[in-house]
Amino acid sequence: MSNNTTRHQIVEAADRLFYQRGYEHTSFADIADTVKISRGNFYYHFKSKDDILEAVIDLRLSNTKGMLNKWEAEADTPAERIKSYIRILLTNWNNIKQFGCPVGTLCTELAKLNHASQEEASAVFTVFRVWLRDQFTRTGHKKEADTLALRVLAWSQGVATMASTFQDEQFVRKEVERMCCWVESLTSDKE
Amino acid sequence: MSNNTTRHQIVEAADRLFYQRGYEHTSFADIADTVKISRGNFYYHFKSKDDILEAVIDLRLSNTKGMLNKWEAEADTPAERIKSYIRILLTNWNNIKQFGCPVGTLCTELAKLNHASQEEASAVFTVFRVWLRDQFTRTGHKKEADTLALRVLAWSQGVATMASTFQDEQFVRKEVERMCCWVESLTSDKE
DNA sequence: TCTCAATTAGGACATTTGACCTATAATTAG
DNA sequence: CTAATTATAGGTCAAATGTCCTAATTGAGA
Repeated sequence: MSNNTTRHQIVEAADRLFYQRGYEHTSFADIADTVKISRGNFYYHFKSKDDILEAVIDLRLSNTKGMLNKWEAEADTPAERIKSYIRILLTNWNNIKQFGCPVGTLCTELAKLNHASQEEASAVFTVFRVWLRDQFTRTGHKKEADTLALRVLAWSQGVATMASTFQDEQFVRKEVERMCCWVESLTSDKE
Repeated sequence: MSNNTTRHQIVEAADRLFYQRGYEHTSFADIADTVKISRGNFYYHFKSKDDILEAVIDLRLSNTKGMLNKWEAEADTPAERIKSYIRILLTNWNNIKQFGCPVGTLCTELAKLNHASQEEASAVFTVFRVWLRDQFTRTGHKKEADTLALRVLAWSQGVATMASTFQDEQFVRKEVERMCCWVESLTSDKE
């Protein structure tokens, strides 16, 4: 599968638009305009809008796994890897301040729509969760690993929501710092 | 202003529907069906959908202030008052697990729509923030009061998002407990 | 009882949206 | 080169949506 196929372009455009405008508020025309294909065309590639959503979620799952693998390779210790996750808040700040967390906001929207792909969407969170759990396990926190993972997710979700509401980068910096210190304090005596 | 006016019924129905289905995904027909009035009727009361949103936000602002006043009267110490806020996660759990936090999810949605009422919506958060700041100030944390207030908001936002994504009540209970302990530890030596 | 303003009902309308269809172009296989 | 498959364009359609308009109903005061 090349990455220049029309299908792939549709999914990438939908990915971006679903994130920036929300799923419901993104129309076929929006996607068609972005990809510069005719409206009717993507009924050749996808049989419905829900179908595109599924493809977008699959793309996100795959991108997420790729990113985690990269962190796994680049960082030497579990603590550093967890910090890689925490720091997305800063590296992706320009997007987050405008559109929030891509994972969290999609899950929230689908919940309100009572959409069939709710579980698929939350699977992206699960990928992060399992990966973070693994990192915590390796630091010796076997029993609480899952709770700690969930805590990191919740923490960054909350910071993202508040930061984007108030457009407060300073708050994000402070909280990221605190979270990193917390991770350090949890893991400093083990390895 | 009576609370039985058609106008008030419209606002209350819209309040609930905007929360449960989202602003964009709630149609005039939905509201009309709920209130059992004709579609055309609320153009007598409101000149547009945005107009209804403003009224809904005003209602939420007013309800929020009422709730804070109640907590102010019922709890004796600032710490207990802060805990009242934290415990909404549990007292309102049935709604939160389905629809998330009403304040946070609206702010997030309006941000993506780039809607004119974004700031009005975030004002609801500000009401909580100022109130929490006051409580922290009274415990002696003058300088960090605002940061602590923002931290409480972020914390509960994150827990709400993750809990509703994974439908995990146990996690909420644990986190609420932790947050309350944290508040206690911050305030135990002052008053 | 009559009047007039406030309120409500319900239809009309232009637009948008997701979906479908058919004709044509491009590409590949034999 | 030809046939067949793949891909794209663009039109059409029904349903839904926000908005507007006008006629009917209500109710209080003169």
